[in-house]
Amino acid sequence: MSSKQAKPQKPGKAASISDVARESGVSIFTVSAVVNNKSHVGKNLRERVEEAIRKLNYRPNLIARSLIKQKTQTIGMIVPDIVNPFFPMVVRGAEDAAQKQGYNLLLCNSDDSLAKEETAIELLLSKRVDGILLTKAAGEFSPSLRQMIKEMNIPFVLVMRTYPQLTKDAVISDDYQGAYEAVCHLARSGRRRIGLISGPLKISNAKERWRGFRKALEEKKLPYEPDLVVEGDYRIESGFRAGHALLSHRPDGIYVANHLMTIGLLKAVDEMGLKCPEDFGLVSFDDYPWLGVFRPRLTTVELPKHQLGSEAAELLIQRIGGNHGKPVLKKLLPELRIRESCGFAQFVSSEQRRASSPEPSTVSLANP
Amino acid sequence: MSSKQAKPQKPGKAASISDVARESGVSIFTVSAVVNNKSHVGKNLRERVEEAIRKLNYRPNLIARSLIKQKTQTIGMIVPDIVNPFFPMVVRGAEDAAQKQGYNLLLCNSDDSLAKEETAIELLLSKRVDGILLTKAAGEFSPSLRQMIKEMNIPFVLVMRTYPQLTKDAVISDDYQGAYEAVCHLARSGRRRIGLISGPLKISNAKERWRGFRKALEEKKLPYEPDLVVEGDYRIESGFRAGHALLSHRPDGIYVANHLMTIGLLKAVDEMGLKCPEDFGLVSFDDYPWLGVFRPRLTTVELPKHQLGSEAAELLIQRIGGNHGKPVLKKLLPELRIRESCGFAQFVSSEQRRASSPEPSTVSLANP
DNA sequence: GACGCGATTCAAAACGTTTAGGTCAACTCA
DNA sequence: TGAGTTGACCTAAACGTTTTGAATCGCGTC
Repeated sequence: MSSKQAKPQKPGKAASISDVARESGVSIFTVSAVVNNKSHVGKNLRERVEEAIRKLNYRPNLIARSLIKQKTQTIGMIVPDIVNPFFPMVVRGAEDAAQKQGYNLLLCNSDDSLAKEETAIELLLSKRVDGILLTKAAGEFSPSLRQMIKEMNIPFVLVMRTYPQLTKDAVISDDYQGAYEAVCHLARSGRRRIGLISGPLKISNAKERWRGFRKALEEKKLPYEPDLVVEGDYRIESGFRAGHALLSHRPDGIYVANHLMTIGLLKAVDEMGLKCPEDFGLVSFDDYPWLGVFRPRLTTVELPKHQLGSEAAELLIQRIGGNHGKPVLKKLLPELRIRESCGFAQFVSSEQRRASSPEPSTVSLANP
Repeated sequence: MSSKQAKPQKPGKAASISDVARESGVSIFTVSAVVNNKSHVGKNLRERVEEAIRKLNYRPNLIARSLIKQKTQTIGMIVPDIVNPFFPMVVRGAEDAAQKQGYNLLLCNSDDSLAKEETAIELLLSKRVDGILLTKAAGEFSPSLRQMIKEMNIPFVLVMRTYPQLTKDAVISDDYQGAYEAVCHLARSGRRRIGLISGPLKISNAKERWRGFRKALEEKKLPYEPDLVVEGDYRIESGFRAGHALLSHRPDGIYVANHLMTIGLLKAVDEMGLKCPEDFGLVSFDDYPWLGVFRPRLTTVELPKHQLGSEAAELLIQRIGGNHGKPVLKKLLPELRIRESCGFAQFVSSEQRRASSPEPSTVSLANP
């Protein structure tokens, strides 16, 4: 049939643009123009080229394109651990938003270790991702990494946790508010000695949740008892230990700063033969489908996980696109979902709350 | 200080190898040799180069390296939905293994849609990933995609689900065995009318679980009642609907083929005012930390999720490395974890079972 | 002094694109 | 007619690496 081309592309090797050019007897430029349908290409040439593309099953090599365009259409995303059920939805939100704008996600886990985080970032920078979505591990970057980030001039957007030394762009939940509402609800349901199982206070959102907790206590004129505050690490095991420590002091209310620690706590509760909500009221953070099966049904503060990811990705892509506006700190509103674990089904529907403040609070900070 | 270089790299732009070469007054080759510590570079030159690298904060551009080496050190991974709690651990396993060998993971969600899967694969191919880890959506690839895959000659490894038209390399769990054991356990605990909530039978593992179910019934001489078998789609909602349909026929045992559908089922159970294990025994697939909080404690068949991901990644990387040995189908053993949901705490410790077959079954198929 | 021979270093091609800066013919308009 | 203007198409440089084949050097050998 057709044995026209002098140097046919080898089998097991993708056709390149020059293969297509040779096959259709035009210049590389013309093929490129057809592929990106730029400038006007004559109808017959265009058809010849399209024919060749189909015949050779040609797809542009995005690596080469990245090299010349200095854009990879890839964003790096670093989360502490994709296995923590909080993050899949955030990642999914980011992926959905990224996908929609032609970006892909390179995923890394830091295990909340600064060292792993640094090597991940270095790798991502070497791979020339266009931007990075980061849920920062506790701790400060090394000077050389910081220097490199500055030189590369690549945008970061922080997710869930702030870290102003790196960038002011962040999409977080209003943790202060969420914790405040959680504790207020405990107070409203009659609890007076309220304990807290906190995340690592070096992490910004744990600190915020702690602040919200303090604020609510103060406002409700409840005592702050240091014995009733335990710092965990957001993992199950720490919730379990914290639970044992805390419950020995017999609080009548507990606010737990994340889901994993709640699981640990409930295990401790079980071991100690206590009952919720009879012995103590409980409000937890993050909501999940399987919570419907827990008994008692847990009252939780839900964070808009998907939205956290998608808005972060959208902001990042804007930055990549050259929007150098003021730094944006976007705080998304949490939602108190009242169920049974405080034993007091006061009806504050989430619709009501949403209605009173329909927009997520967006704060644009002046550059200090 | 030093204003030596003629064309210093612009600010906001990473130093390139030629910047380093200029700075240290050597050729590009020498820098490359130092960076990859290949061939012998004289001590003084080497030091000059290293000095310049540090000064300019140089890191090689992996895009350029990829272009010339025709390797990206990146593997694409396509899962149905990272939000399905089954997958994060699999992805994590893959990421850990990949990381260890210097590979990164480009993550895509297919939502079990063939169309999304195809566009994801096309994108990954264009990005020249070195290989793809795929949990196949139901359905057949289009001929053009299949052609392209063949031409590109890029290795695939299937995860959790087989699809022999694409490749025989797969890492899956022994679903037949898992389902078989689940149903046998139901039978042993005295259940006679056992129902099944199945995944989509077009998906290989759902089919296998169905087969295991049938086998156990047969072996235990239990009736197969079509009314007691409902096909879901592995999502919560379908488990809920299936639960309603199924429970109206009053089975005394149910085996559910995945966790999400179990959650749906339990919601239906609750609505119908039934009790487990009094009214029916239950065995579910997949185990999770939060199951410790469910009451009754669920008896489940746990799949080695992390291992599924890591072994798949390792196999894939072997293929990338040029190992063209016989196709490998690796079946990992599931583990029956007996708890309370069958109301019969017959003690078959998982240690015992593991002891009898210490190696995961590895089957090397002859090329047909 | 010519030769050979490692060891070290270099210049240039290659990877597959995009794109700036051309060429060339056809058309427009005075 | 001829200068100008368009439109279609092309050539070649560039992106930042790796790698091949060649150049240079020091030095011992005959």
